[in-house]
Amino acid sequence: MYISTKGRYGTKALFELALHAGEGPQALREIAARQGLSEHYLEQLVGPLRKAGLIQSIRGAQGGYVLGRDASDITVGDILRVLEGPVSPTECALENFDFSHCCANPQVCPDRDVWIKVRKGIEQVVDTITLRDLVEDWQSNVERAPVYYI
Amino acid sequence: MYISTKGRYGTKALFELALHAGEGPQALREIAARQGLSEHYLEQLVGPLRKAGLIQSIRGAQGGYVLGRDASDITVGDILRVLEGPVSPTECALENFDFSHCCANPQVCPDRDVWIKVRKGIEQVVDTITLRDLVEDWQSNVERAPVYYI
DNA sequence: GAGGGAACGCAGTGGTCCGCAGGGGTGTGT
DNA sequence: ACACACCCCTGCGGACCACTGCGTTCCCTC
Repeated sequence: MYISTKGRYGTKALFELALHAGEGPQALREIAARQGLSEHYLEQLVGPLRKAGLIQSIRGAQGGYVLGRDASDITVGDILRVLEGPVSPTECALENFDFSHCCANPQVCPDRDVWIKVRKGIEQVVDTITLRDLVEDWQSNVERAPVYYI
Repeated sequence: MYISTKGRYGTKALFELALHAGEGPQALREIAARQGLSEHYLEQLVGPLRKAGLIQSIRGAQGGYVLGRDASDITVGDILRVLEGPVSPTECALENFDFSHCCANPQVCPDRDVWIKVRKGIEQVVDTITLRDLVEDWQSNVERAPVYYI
């Protein structure tokens, strides 16, 4: 039931970009080091994120990445959908799902409503939390317990 | 982000047992046929369910399975935890998680709160929906649109 | 008490995805 | 020119998925 590291690493990486927004492009090497991730693996994740417009790349020396739009306009759900696919526990719980392909007997599917409710429960969380929220929460935690942070 | 067929098939199978509760043991063959599942694959799923006490088996001819306790006392979450493992999007969002093993730098984990909220969102759904609810919903659907059902 | 239905259990299998690593190409500031 | 950092393709060992096959054990029915 776990999501993969893709969504987690991606969220961590974009959090770093949000935290250092306005400080110029951030190199993957720095992001990976600060969050303790594999730099090369992270490279594979930022490709789709760039194509989806969530981040922008600056090539060449002193290059790196910046957010593609404001941190308050990027939700965790946006990141997950790019890196993990649709946010849904089953295919049959997707928004525009074709009933005729549901289960063996679409008429006798007792549990589809459950999965739809689960999907909405997840969406209610990931679509309302933005990168800005993550940064603000993190900064207020630093204030409250500075000794815990480097 | 999809759950596997284990949780879905298991839910369907236990729904069948709840629907036919009081009619004697239900054979896997019948359950699999009615829900359009592979009988032999289902066999592998009911093993853990039996060991967890969610169902009871009756061996021999005319044998089969019955619910281990009342349908109103078995939630979808119970089934998922047996067949899919913990209901949580990440390991670090588990109830009794040891902080010291979180990420590379446990002090600098900006996203753990998100995953905990996702977990609670899922739990809020799957831990409140019982097999009895599924049966009642299904029966009221049959009443409303009998022509759609066999 | 023989037959057969049905639960048990183990082993194997093709496929997909995960979580990387390696290595080369390309564009750009200094 | 050089170094830096993005870009992209390839491979790879491992894990899990969704089954299938086959044999064994139990127990009701006839």
